[in-house]
Amino acid sequence: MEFRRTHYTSQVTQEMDGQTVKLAGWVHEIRDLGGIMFLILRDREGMAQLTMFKKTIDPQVLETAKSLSRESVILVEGSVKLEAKAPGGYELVPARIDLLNPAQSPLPMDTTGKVNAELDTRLDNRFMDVRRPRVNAVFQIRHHTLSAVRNFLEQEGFLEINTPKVVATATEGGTALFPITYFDTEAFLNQSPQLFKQIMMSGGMDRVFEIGPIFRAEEHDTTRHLNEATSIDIEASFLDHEDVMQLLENLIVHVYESVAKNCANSLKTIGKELDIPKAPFKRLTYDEAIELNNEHSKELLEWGDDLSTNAEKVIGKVMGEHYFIKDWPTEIKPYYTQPYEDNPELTKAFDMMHPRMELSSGAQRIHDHDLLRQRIQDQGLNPDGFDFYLKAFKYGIPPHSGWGLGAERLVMTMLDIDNIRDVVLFPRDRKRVSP
RNA sequence: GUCCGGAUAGUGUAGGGGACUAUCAUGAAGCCCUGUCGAGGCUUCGACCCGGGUUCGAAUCCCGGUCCGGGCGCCA
Repeated sequence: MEFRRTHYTSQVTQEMDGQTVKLAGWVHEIRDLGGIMFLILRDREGMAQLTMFKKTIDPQVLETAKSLSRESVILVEGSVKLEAKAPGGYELVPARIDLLNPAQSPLPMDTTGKVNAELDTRLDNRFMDVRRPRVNAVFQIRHHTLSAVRNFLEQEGFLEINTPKVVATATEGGTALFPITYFDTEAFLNQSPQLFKQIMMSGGMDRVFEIGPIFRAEEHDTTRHLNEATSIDIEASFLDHEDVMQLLENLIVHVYESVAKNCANSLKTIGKELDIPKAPFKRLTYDEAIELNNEHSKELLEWGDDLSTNAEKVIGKVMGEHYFIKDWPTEIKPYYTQPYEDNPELTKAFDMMHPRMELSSGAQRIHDHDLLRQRIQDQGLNPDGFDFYLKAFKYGIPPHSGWGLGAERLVMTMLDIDNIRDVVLFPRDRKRVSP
């Protein structure tokens, strides 16, 4: 059976009046008005209306059309007809409709937007949920977001790398890891590419990035955490933390601009107008952030405290746009962040914040082997487990800096989406491992 | 983990001791209809999470369980 299309619905235009095209997709809706029948065909890029006058249409075509269930997959061959009354100014007069695969009835959920479905129902039936134009639009934008990230970083001289997701040791002390069985030894799912991207600074790759999964076995249960997330990670030699902060804010602006430019239809579908942020983002020191919180919040923070969810919200509200918090206390940042030479109480670490939540954190890293080893020890970790990592610092590693940026958080804050699960096809949280 | 809230046709909902033979929408099946675009009209179909209890009577109240949602916590 022939099942190749010649066009997506979005590629059919009024200028093609009279031309024959083949469209393939799903039966979105059927509206039978008696003497005239409309069938809406939907594909990834949009919809097209088939119009059949029962008196003049091929009886074979009419019979097929009448027998179709919603969401069945069809191939339609027809001629484009200019018609002011049709949505988009044209319609298709089918000469042939082939049913490629019927859909059972009833459907597990509505695809037309007439009836809501709960998140749980939607995720259980994600294949059908993604057929909904709104959801499809989100994932088209997610694609363009990652594509814009790659373009930007490549332009800045970054090489894309892939680091292992199965690892022998924790990247850092605190975060809980998922243990797995690896032949006869214990192994874990990696929580961050941090150590490996740093090792590649010693490898002389100079500027690297990775877009990949990270795993955290934390039992969190919020609308902004996942146990499997996508991290956009960079590491760059011969740059300090201020340099990579600049890179980060420029990247964010570039992503927003690219999405605004390339995803006009998707944005329209979800009803979102992008506010493109302006670089440079405001910079707050950690001290200023604490002060700001204590000015505006009832929950007071002391120097040395990490920012609570409430503090993030309070400060975010005051700032109102993307901003950085920098110069964090050494004691609450990971062992590999570089302390200021003239004030070791503070590190060259930063967080990049959206008013709603943290998007990224980064720093200049320690490149001195002995100091790094000492810091690992100071944080109560056993340096022996880090031999594979520390070794790379003994034979010439440049000063370097980097950051990790949460891809899901970037998309959800950009599009004003409440729940992080809405920007992941198959989210993994404490309650869900399937589908 | 914790504090709230919830579970009713395929989907989304109303109903908070008797008027429930359970509301509405969507859907499915059938009929009418030549410009629909959430088409419209008529007919039909389809549901009270599980287990105990209270009561003459439970979808409704109580206890236990399971599952779900939101907030917080956890998240170097």
